[in-house]
Amino acid sequence: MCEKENKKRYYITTAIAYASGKPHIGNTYEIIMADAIARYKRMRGYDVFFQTGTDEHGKKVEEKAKEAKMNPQAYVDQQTAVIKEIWDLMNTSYDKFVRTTDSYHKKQVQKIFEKLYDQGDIYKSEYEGWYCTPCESFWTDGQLKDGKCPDCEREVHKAKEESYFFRMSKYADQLIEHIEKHPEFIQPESRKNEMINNFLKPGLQDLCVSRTSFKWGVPVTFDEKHVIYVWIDALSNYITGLGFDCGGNHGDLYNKYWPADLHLIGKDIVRFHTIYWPILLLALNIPLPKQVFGHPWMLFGEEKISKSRGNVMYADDLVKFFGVDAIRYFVLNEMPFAQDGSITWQLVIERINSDLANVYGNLVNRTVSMVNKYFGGTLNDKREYEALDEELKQFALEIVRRVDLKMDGLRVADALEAIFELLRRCNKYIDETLPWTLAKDETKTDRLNTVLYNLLEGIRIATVLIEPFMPETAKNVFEQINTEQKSYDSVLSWGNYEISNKVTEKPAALFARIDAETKLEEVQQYLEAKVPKKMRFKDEVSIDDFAKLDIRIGKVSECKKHPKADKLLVLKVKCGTDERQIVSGIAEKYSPEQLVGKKVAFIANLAPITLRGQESKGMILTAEDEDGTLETITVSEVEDGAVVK
RNA sequence: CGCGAGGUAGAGCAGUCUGGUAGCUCGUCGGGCUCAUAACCCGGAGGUCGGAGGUUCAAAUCCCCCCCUCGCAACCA
Repeated sequence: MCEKENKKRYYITTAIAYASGKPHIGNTYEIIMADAIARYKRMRGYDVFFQTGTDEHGKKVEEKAKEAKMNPQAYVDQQTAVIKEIWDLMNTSYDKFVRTTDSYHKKQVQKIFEKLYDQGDIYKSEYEGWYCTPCESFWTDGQLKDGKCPDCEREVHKAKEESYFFRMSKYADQLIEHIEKHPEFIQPESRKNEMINNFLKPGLQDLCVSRTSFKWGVPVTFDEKHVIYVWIDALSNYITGLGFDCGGNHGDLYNKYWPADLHLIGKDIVRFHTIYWPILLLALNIPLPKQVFGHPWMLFGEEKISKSRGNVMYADDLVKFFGVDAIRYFVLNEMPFAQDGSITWQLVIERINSDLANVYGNLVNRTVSMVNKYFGGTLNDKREYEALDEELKQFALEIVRRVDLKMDGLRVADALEAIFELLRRCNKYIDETLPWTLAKDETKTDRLNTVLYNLLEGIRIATVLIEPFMPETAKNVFEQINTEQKSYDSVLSWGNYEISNKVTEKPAALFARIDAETKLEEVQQYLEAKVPKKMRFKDEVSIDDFAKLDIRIGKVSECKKHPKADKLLVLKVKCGTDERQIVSGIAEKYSPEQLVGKKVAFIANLAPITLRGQESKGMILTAEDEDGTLETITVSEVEDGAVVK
């Protein structure tokens, strides 16, 4: 196959998003970063294929769909639409959006499973293990602690569960060798050591690749009560999306783009992508991806973004206030290579003001204004050079090289930073050359002309470089300075701005400066107004169902901290003639002293259980609101032993 | 002793692998300039690089110990 297409190929993927909720800004960061890389590579002349998508199977989706009273397919259709909407809003240029419910994907997943089964890499086993009922977990002999559950230290019993297993260990040595021969395979490098030392060296367990505990998944063709678990289902998207065919009759995209150049994923799923996925590929005798980059996380200030903390930020809200490119810039700039980044509304405003408005926007604005003011919008080709110009030129060309180097190493934030160095250098050049002074001296007209040309050229080069990160802004600047010289090649040398072009007469601010106080207030109001959401209740129950519960009032006679758990309290509860011990997870709210003497509601006929070594017979009833404020249900008049109904 | 990450100017970070005048952005103070979005440019102040010890001519950087913070995990019947 010797097509004229000797363009270098570049296949980049993100992890596929789990279709069970709206992605927050931390999740959205990944696709933005992938997009910036994809756009950059395209600009560099690569033939890029950029794939993303959704993981739509699994127990959680099944449950969420049920909660929403929808069938799972309708549910994931809806969730995927939400995800796609955000990806599109952020202007991400993916070529393919794969869904694990797509029929071609499911078909190939089934074939892969069959093939691995046929060649003996997957086998069915009656998983003989030690089962801990309360933990719902299986343990091997080696994992047991003194013959008990390593998690809760309770008794375990032998149990069997039918499952399919993948012989991981068979390929472990091959994988270790690959990782060691290809130091760039796992990035950042610290993750590589983690994988080798923590998982590969100690020896791999066979991986459980099917489930019988839920239905919403790709069925195992030859054993319908099993569905294929996430590993084979979700990870395979990287090849099925390209038209991989297990029988060898691959689609063109697959032939063209596999192996992937980069799997961009979060640091939490590095293990799946650098161990399970490569082993799966080894078993299928398919080349491994060239690189897996486990990117850091976006934190809200100092803490993890999560719903329960109430600090969730969504891309669409951010965009509503600041625009797409400002948010793209923020997340790309604020995320270091290997360390978690941080976002707050305040930080976003500060970044926009100091970088986008002051440095970039203002530079474009003042330059275009001067070209209009002094030359009616069009420069001429009369030149008068000074040493300073050469310095600016060299600086710009050096930045072009540096950006490329940084992008090669996936140092996206550093690349952006370099571009801003160039913009800052241009601002400085204005102060060094004092165009307004030149304008006052008629003999300096050519010099002034040259200075302004250099500025337009500097802006042009910076803008070409910035386009992959902020496409809309770049478009805007190209229009304002009126240039068609937007290619990467055009920034490899200095002086490609078209001299006879006329800049826009009315330069418009790229980014308005934001008054932090006012804006933060607006944001606050907006977020508060958004909160009231519809109440959602559980499924209906009959009065008989309710009657099964024996809820009583009990008086707390003693209370102490759980010796082995910081969130638990151990209470003695008197209920008429009965007295019993109950463990409750309320230690963060109540001190033991606060509870003694209280008359609380509790479930009296709940099956007893041991929590971290303490027996618990019943459950204290508490109420917890959205803010996480928690309170026990207490009474004052009624005596203990009373029935609650 | 569960796992991991980190502690460098008021804030956020780079520098640590490959020891050798401690750097960047923001903020602050002073100055300059007036083309521009109260912006831009220059300069100053501000750091015993978490603590103790060791190696070395020399340690933010290498070795050992300790302290603190943050995630994750576990517990919340």
